[in-house]
Amino acid sequence: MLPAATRKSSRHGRRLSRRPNNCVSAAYNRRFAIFRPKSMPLDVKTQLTNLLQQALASVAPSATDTQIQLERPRDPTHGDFATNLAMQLAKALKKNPREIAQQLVNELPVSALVTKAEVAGAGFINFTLDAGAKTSVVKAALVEGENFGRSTLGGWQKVQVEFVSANPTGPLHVGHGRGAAYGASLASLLTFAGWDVTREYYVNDAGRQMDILAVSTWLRYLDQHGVSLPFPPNGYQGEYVREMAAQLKHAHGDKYVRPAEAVLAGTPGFPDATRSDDEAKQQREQQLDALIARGKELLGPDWTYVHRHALTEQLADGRNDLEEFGVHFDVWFSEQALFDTGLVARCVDLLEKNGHLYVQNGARWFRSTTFGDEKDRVVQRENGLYTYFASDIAYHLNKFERGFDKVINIWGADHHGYISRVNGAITALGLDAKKLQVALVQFAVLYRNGQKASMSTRSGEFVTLRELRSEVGNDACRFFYALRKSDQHLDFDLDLAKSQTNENPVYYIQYAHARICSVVNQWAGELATLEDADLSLLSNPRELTIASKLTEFRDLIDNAARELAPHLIAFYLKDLAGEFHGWYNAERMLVDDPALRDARVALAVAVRQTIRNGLAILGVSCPESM
RNA sequence: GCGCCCGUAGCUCAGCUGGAUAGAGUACUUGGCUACGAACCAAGGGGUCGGGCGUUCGAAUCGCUCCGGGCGCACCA
Repeated sequence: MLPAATRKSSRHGRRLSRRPNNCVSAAYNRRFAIFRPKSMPLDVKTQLTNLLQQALASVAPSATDTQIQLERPRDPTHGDFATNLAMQLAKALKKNPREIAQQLVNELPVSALVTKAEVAGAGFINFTLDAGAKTSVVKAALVEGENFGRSTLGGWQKVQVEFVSANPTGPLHVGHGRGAAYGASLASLLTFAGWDVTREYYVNDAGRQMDILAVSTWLRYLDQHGVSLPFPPNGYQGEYVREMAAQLKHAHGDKYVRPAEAVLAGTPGFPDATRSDDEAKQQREQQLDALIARGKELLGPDWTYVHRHALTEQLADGRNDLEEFGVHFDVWFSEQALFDTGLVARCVDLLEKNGHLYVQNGARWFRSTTFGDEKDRVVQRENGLYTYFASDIAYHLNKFERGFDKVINIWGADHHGYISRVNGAITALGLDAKKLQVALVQFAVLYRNGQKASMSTRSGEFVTLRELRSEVGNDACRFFYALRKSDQHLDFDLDLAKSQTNENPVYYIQYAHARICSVVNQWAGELATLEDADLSLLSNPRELTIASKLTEFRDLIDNAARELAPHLIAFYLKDLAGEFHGWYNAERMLVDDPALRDARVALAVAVRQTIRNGLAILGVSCPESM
């Protein structure tokens, strides 16, 4: 077993989590703490299902295990709910679906809930519900408040959501932003739907990329001391590297300065900059590795300092950026800790013992083809270094040993080829790979002036998440990301996002919220009294449509959680806001009749509550005025 | 070449576990502020759901195939 200290042993994790949470994440934690309701009311859909089951038992006793599907028809003339049960039964019973439907209707127990049940179309049964049943959701929303819509679907199972996990080698860019927004919304959604969620960031603080960042910083530092050296074209070019170099210079003067000749001693040198053939590329990488080796040799223990300085700066910068974006992590897990605690070595030994490894050409291979991978994979290179795959196996072993019922990895789409080997490794370790679910987030392609913008971190030409946030705003960013399915390619038109922020649908929803706040202020009553409002006065079609939309909210949460699809919430809220705006323009809420007035305000407040709960999951704020 | 994601209105995208006449935003045209916020609403035109075949009471949805786009196929991370 891995020591419980693993979490602590992440140096970064410990240091970072000691910092006081800022208000964003503190509020966030309160908002999404585990919630255990005493009892959940039987919702309308469940009640209807029960009625249908009884009818089914008398009409077709042989087919009582048929799954009853209830849907909400698009066309309002089709009632509030519809079922295709009769059509499903048609084949087995060898009867006309309409005939079966009629029998089901005849056998349907009498209930105050249903005012009309009729056969329609090819054999649908359409249900029209009692107005009181529909509007009861308004009171539920008022009473349950910020818990309205919560569900018990997850049964408080422990689930880990790992996301972002970007190499701390530079600022987060727009692509990371998408993973961050998706992961944070998903984590909130799962919490809301009854899971016990841990949000985790895997810090790739071991390995070559970090060395490249360190050497890039050091070379800029040398340059600032007048030591003239060619800067690696394949190093990190960004301005932030110069800034870190300047910090080193400011704090430590010329402590890390070495003569150019010493740095270059014995290195092959960079090929001509104009060459782009494979040989030249390979030579550039070799030269970069040689420079890293020279740095380690010339600086000795000070190399570690430079390395750690760069890591600490970039990690802190990323964390700060994410917190400002409303994206909070419970655990920052260090890859280096997996090596330090010996888990990687232990993991490889375990695989060895189970006979899943073999040696070829001096390297140790994992026989992943046994588990359906297209080829075997190296876990330990000829030079003795473990591959990233090896530490990733160890990381997953650790995840499983922490006792999660479910582990969700949110990866960039470019990692999809990685899934089968990780699944294979988990299985090889004797663990249940079905507990792992990988959600792939497709790339965000930025367009600027109608042209694709580069997103390479090394070249330094990228739009950072921070830039995007400051130009577009956090709310609009979060919502823009949430507005499409995560596995869908995203064309992010910067000019559009920046110049036409008023057209972003997030304002449409926030505006509905602000309007309601304004009405409530003018109504000037006591909110608690609304719970006793006579909701039977809500009788016009718009009001009943809104009430029925509110009823959908619970189902929506469950569905979105099952599908790992927070974007469904964004679309739902857009619809709800639309229904509200239509009603608002057609009817006056603050009418003279106090009973009707209160009923309408109650409905408006229920809408407001639903918007709040939905936007909270998406990490979007709800201003009272705009 | 193999694998994964995708193709829906001019553009950006929804479409839940197959359901009834395929939706929204935007753009375009027209109308609505002496009533609670016009960042809003109402109305209109706009479609071979990439093509084809199949599965069935029923297909944008499932299967096969072709066309087109993205990504991946390291002793990199």
